[in-house]
Amino acid sequence: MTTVLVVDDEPIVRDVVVRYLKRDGFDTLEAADGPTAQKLIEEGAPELVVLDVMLPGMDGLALCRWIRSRGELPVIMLTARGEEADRIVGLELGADDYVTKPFSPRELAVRVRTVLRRAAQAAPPEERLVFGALVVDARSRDVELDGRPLQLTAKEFDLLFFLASNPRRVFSRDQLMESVWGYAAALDTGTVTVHVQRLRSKIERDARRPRHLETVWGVGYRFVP
Amino acid sequence: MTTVLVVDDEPIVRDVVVRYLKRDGFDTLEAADGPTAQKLIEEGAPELVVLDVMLPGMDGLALCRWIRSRGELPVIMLTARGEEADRIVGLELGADDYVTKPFSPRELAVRVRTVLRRAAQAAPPEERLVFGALVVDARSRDVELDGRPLQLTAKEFDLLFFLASNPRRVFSRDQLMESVWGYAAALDTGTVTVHVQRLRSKIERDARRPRHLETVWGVGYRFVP
DNA sequence: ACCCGATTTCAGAAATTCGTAATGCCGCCG
DNA sequence: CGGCGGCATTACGAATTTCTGAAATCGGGT
Repeated sequence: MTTVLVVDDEPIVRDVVVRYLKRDGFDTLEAADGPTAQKLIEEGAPELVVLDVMLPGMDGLALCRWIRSRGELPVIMLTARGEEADRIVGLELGADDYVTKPFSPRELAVRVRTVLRRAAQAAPPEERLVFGALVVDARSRDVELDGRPLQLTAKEFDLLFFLASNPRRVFSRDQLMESVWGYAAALDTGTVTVHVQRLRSKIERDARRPRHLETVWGVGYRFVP
Repeated sequence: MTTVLVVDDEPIVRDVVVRYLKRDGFDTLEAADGPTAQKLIEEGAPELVVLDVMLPGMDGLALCRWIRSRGELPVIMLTARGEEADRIVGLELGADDYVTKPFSPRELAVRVRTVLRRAAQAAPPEERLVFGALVVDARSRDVELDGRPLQLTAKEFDLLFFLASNPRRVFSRDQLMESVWGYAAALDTGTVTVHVQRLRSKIERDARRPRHLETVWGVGYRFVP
């Protein structure tokens, strides 16, 4: 399921947008301000952000820069006037698209789809991830720690590679089940737990105090570079 | 410093693309038409060309053919929205990638990086592979171990040569079926297994504990130098 | 048509991994 | 500080995957 984060300080606007996106089959997250948005991006792992330029506190432009600086998360901006739109998309910010207010929610939903499709084909899957002493190579499917090869099983590697491909993002056990195992078995969460433990015993120097594979209490796990 | 030539007749598009590339640390050249582009390619020695399909005078396809005919210069094509034919033609002409309009400049910058990286490490196919005591010669199609010739069958050689041409990379049985045998996605993966065993019995000193032809459990096989 | 090696198919054995459950532990909250 | 719920850890049987040897089929050459 694709998750979209909607950031706008006006509850009415959020509500309309969210309702339309849900009708189109998206999961949604909502934030009224920058800090909340940042938190949701790190923990909720949205695939796209719809972002109002005008926000109280940290404004939309700053938030967009922050998003841009931390990875490949696509952004659609909501702008007040058409004149600045070109700059927003093309230059300073690197937003992937924009919609000028007032807009029809229908149009926004279409843009969301377009941008996601584009982002999917634009994402060049990284084939060799390096985090200090830890190296994960997708082509040869082997993992090195301090230059020494580690023996991971297929599932262990898939799990590690998925988490490491999305550093710092938190995934629930259900999400991991779906992304790594391929099916959504909402009931069986223990399997994920055991695999994370096994992974830790191999890639962590001290499995009791993990450096890379962090537990986020009550939520799930994440990989920290 | 890496130089990229941007060819598009619309100044605004050029400008946006150029600024983005510069921000990403590239040098840039600009051309609005084919003849100018040719001149800049010969005099400015760019490492990559971003090329709009639609150009006044000499069109993008012709220019791409010309570039392709004169060397190894990578090309990324800009194509109109949704024109499947253009994509195919572009790639058949030897373009290394394409981006459909409208695109986000960020997406283009990502592609530029990807294509350059790919081009940098693209090595011409070797005729003669040497891994210590093991020598695989593509021309004569024979294999030596410790200086002694081995008698491999046709399929055995094809399989070994394919794996040895991509050292350390893991291939599933399906992939091997497609790459070595030629037919796609046959359900019969057992054939691959048997051939790997036979190869081992010939090129490995101890087939029980292979040194070169490793099994990657749950995934496939790989060749290790 | 026949022969012979190469290739594919097949079934049972062997090896490895995966999922589950049971138990103990730790962090969070009142 | 004590209870509770989520997490860590262990162990083991089931399920998957690979190996092996032999039999069946294919295909080129004579």
